[in-house]
Amino acid sequence: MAERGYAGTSISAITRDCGLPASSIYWHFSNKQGLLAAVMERAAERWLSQFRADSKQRALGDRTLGGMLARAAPEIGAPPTEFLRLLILLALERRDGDSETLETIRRVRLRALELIREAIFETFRSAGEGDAGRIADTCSVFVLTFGEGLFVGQQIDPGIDMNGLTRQLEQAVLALGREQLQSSSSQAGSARETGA
Amino acid sequence: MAERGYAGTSISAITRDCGLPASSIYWHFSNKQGLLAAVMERAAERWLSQFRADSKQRALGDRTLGGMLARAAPEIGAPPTEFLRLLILLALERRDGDSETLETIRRVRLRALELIREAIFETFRSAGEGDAGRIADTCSVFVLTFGEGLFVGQQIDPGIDMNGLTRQLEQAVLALGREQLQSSSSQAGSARETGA
Amino acid sequence: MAERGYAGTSISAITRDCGLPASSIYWHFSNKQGLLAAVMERAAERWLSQFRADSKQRALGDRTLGGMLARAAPEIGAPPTEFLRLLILLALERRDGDSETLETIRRVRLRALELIREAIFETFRSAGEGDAGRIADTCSVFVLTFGEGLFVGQQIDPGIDMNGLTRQLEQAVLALGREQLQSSSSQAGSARETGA
Amino acid sequence: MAERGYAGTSISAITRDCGLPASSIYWHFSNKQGLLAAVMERAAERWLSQFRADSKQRALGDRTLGGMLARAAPEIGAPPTEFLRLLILLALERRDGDSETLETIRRVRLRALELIREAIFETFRSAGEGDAGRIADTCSVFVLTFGEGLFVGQQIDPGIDMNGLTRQLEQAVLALGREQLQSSSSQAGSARETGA
DNA sequence: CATGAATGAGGCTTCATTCAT
DNA sequence: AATGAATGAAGCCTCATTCAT
Repeated sequence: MAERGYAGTSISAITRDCGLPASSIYWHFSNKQGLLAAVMERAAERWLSQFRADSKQRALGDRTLGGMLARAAPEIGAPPTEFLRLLILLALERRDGDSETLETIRRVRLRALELIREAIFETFRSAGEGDAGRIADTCSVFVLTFGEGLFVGQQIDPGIDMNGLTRQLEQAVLALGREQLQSSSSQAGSARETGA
Repeated sequence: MAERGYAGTSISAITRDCGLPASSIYWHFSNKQGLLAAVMERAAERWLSQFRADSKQRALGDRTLGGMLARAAPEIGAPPTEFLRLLILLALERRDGDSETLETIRRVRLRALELIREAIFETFRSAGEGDAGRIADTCSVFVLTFGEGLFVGQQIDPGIDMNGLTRQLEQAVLALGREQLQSSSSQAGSARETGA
Repeated sequence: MAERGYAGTSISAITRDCGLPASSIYWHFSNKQGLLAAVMERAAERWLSQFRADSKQRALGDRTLGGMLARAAPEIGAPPTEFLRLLILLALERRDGDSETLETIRRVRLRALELIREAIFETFRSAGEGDAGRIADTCSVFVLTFGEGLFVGQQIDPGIDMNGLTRQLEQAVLALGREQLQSSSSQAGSARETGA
Repeated sequence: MAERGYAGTSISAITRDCGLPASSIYWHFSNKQGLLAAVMERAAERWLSQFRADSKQRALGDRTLGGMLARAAPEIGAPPTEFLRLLILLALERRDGDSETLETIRRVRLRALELIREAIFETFRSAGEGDAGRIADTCSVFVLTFGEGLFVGQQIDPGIDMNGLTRQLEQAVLALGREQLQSSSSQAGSARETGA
């Protein structure tokens, strides 16, 4: 489904790939739609648990945005992100009665957002937890959005400069963060002055 | 097709929507794939000519990245960008013998890249044409990538803060440009110093 | 369908019998259900027109109940009444969303009732049109009910004495009619006496 | 099966209704046809034993045709006669290799015929056992046939006047019986005369 | 350029049945 | 006696496509 879309993936194609006859598939899943739901649930689950495992290792390593992006860059377009294609494909396909799929997609997306948020927070931690938190809030969607763009761009043109772009993204977030720090400190300054 | 993908859009569905019998469709197009090709060609054409018309009006208005983004933001997700959904959907769908579609998509994408390049160039023109050109080269893919991400994000969650994100994008590009200017000038300076 | 019921009649069985591929059948009819509707409509139409044609010939012949039954007896269970099996079978099968079928069945049944009514009326015409009409009203459902029973009985045991039973039916109706005449005349008589 | 016919009743539908998995059904019955056979056997058994029980009570009550019909009228179309629908449905369905079903149906039908015979005999007992027996022989099939018609009619139009029709049936049988008595007595008379 | 009809392949799903546990 | 799983055939229907008019 991640390759051909929902309609383009026939049950018989699945039987060819998994060996079981179609009727056996229907013993395990109620529907083609039900199969899709199960696939998405499992993909999300697997992705999440993998990142949880990573996080423990990361405890010793680089937990900033830069480190995260450096780890993510080579994976985009590679097998571990095939799952992303399924998500985006299904998000773009407007099938008829299918709010459940979009729901799952949103759930997974929120999980990604949290991960990004933590990385940004870590990056700006030295500026104080309050500011770091605010910057993380402001910029996490920005990073996620760019990441999705990266994926799509890589699908269209596999030869894009993934490392260059992720480096630019890091720079951009650093700059956005700094600007936010300045404006907040100047606000604080003016607030102090006003308070005086 | 922009709604259901290639496989999900049946000839008979088109028949239902356009009133003509299927055989008439086959008089106009060689086959389903040919119809898709024609649709993409026409959509690209229309999109291009619209932007050409826009460019003339823009001659008097704001031609910088900021102006461009301000104009583009409300259109994302609206009818004029349905065409974008078709493009991205087809780019993600990995159909069997279909390099032609990807070719068209890439062509259109390059056109968009040029537009973005010009806007960035205009934004940094005051820094000199050479630097502006170099910045435009560096940042245009960044902007396009983010734009594609914006589109996808908007499909998943129509309630995202489109204006906030485009403003962040503008800030990010300005920052990236400034840094590039500084490094090039310091490079130039150090070059001069070294040269001395 | 008249032989195997609705569910027992597969589309592919029909294709085997008619030569056309299933997809062609689906060009002509929307559904399996739609096909059934068309079949019933046509069968009813044909049956009706045949009886209309018969009626004109009958104008010269025996139009009483006895004549009618004599003509009908040998046809029960034979090809011209295969159509009846379809009707009764579908009336007994309680399929899910299918009121239309029952509707058609009732329409056809009403037509049969009219025919029977006329024959009874003709039989008792000599007793005056008012009484003949009243007897026809009272006894037509009786005759139709018995007719349906005859059909079912013949399906279960093809060897039943069809002629004997139809003769009994005729006798029964004659008796029922006579009794009704007596009671109405005695009523009239008592009414007269009372009136005096 | 009484509702949807043999083909229209799937094993999995039975599974849904009875809770047991299909494989358990196949432990109890050899196959679908075997299940049908068992169902019919049991339904016939139950129906018979119910009538046996009734007969004992009836010993004190009205054992004539009128009494029987009065008891039967309200039951037609109600749960106790669902079994009748199964019988008639299967009698009309012409399945391939299935003489056994028809056999059972005929057996049950003969039992019903006996019951009717007794009731008619009781009704005419006062005319002498010989005549009563002959009338019962002649009229029982007539009554059974009409009963089957009543059932079918009630399926098509649940609003028919069941009581009116059963009363007409009683009258009809009384009339048929009387006529038979007269003809036999006149025959006897003429025989005597002729013999003289 | 339009249209009604046809067609074979294949779509999703359910069928009756079996088997190992 | 029950159950989860499997299986090939067949169910209804839609697919893309073609053809004669």
